[in-house]
Amino acid sequence: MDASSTSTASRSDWRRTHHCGALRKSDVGARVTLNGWVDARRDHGGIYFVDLRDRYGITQVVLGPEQAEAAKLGAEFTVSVTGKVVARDAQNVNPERPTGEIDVQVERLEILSRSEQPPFTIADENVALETRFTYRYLDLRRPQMQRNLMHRSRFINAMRRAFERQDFVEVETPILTRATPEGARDYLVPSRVHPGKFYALPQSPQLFKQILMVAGMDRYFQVARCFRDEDLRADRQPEFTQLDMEMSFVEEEDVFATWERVLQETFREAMQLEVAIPFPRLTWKQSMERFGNDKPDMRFGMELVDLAAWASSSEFAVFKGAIDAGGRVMGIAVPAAHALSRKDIEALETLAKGSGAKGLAYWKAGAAGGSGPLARFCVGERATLLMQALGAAEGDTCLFMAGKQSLVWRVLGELRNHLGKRFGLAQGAWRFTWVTSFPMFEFDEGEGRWFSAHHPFTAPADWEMGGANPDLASLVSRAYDLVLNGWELGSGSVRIHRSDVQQKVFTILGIGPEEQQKKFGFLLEALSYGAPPHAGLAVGLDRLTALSLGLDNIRDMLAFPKTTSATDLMCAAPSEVAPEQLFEVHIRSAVPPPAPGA
RNA sequence: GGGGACGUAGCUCAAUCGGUUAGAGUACCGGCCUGUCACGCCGGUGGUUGCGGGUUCGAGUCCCGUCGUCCUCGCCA
Repeated sequence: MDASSTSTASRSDWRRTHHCGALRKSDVGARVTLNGWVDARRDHGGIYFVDLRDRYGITQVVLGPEQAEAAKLGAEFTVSVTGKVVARDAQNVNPERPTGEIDVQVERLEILSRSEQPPFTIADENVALETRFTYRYLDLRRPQMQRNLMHRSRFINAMRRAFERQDFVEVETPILTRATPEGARDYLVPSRVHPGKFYALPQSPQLFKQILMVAGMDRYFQVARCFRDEDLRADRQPEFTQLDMEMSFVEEEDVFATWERVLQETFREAMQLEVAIPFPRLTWKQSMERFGNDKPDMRFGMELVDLAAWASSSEFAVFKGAIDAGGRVMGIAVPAAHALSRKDIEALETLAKGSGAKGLAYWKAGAAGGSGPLARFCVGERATLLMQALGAAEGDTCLFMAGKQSLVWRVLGELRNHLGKRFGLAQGAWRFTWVTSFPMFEFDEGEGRWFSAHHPFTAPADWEMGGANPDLASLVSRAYDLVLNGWELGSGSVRIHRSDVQQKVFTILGIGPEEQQKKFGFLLEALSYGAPPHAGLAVGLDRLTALSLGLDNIRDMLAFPKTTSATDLMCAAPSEVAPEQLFEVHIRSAVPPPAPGA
């Protein structure tokens, strides 16, 4: 009879004395008990080697012919073993493992829990996401995934301590809150008590944290779960976590300094990495001009250069025409060291066309006129002038884009990022950057109205907002982004603490006085009772922790992520609910019931 | 909502131009093996080719639809 499969002997004698990553040569001779999962079993006919795995590591345990149960052990069985720690002979040491100098010679084996044949081998790195998500509890047994979750825990806790050292108070804000008219689509929760009314899950704790400032909390932070019902991406989940913070009686630089300290201390504590501070500051305009986008990858050069002067005196009709039409002509010089093949340039052209460009002009720089399609417009001093304007050296490959400013920025920005990856320049460093002074409003052609570039609570650079008849497109806000290596990590702003300015912004956004009172009355009223000037920032922790491990997908930093269609394959959410449940919350489904027999 | 890639054994993949009984590795089962370390050797089981329809003498392969996963555009104040 298999007595070992039942735990009747004693309630406590199976419990571990060490975990599976603990034992070393210095423990030889000790009698120990280990608990863990069977990672692999090697049956040599009379002697069995079992790799026992837990969160801490793998220890090889050795069983002899007297342990008949050893032959019955399968992958992922949960077992308890008791035995003596023995040294391995020199030729049997496994240098790949910290525990590789010892074995545990098993005297007692107990199966705590059996396992069906697992759908995949835990050690197998190459398993379809669908399978991994369905059996996430097995997927999470992998050392890699456990490393990710442990790293995230260490990282976030280090951040918490860093904020507390700077006198920040962690305050929790509601998950059940009210829907907001602006921004992302809300997740709604029907109210049982109030028929026909709904809570919304917060897209961010924005208004609560501002109200905490009005309340005099002075410095607030929170590890906050946020919800947005929008389509997913590799770096976007419908629920995500932010390190959200807000502080009173401050301006931009105070927020920047706070975060620089927090990030420096966090990287030091959690990763033993030194992050250089202060981070460079760029205005939005500077970022667009130099890098073509508002989240610049600062790890390499090849910056955009304005060529208006050269282009307007050029005989090249495309360039001259672009300038005359009020557009831009810009270029980037790719150093000769990064030789671009004909094929490379074709790939770049395809990329440019994919982004809306009509074509891609290029020129191999040379004082004698160079070569490439643009060479015939680089006769005589025109060549040297162009090289000077571009900061290009002999032999550099120069790429040009002419047209509408937004197009020129976007295309050259994408080409630059592509080249950075192509030449392996976009790696290996932590280049944080502040991007400031974003536009206040953006006009949506489709809806025919103005939207906040950041959010409606962002302060304008000028409290008077250009007077009675402002040019909305040129108004600058006090919004800022934290950027790391080409990723937008977080964004924030100095907030509006004046009720009159807040009302004016709402009005510009097309929210009339009545709607303002109905939806934001509590905010406007709060601002009327002595609101301190305040500012804050929220950083996406899924992205930051993923980036800090070099992962390009945030799912590997989440214990239970959702698929691209926002489902949880493990627990099969979302799901239908019983009709009674709907009735209770006063909901009737508009979706027809499945056809009979379907 | 649009575009693209993929879907074949428990897992990872193969299968020529539409043509024999859909194969391999691994896992699993059985046998052998006392120093392996994702042990090795021998043998075996395992398939509604996601699902539904169509074209064809014949469909894993072609067509239509549908479901699912991933990437991406829109979207994400």
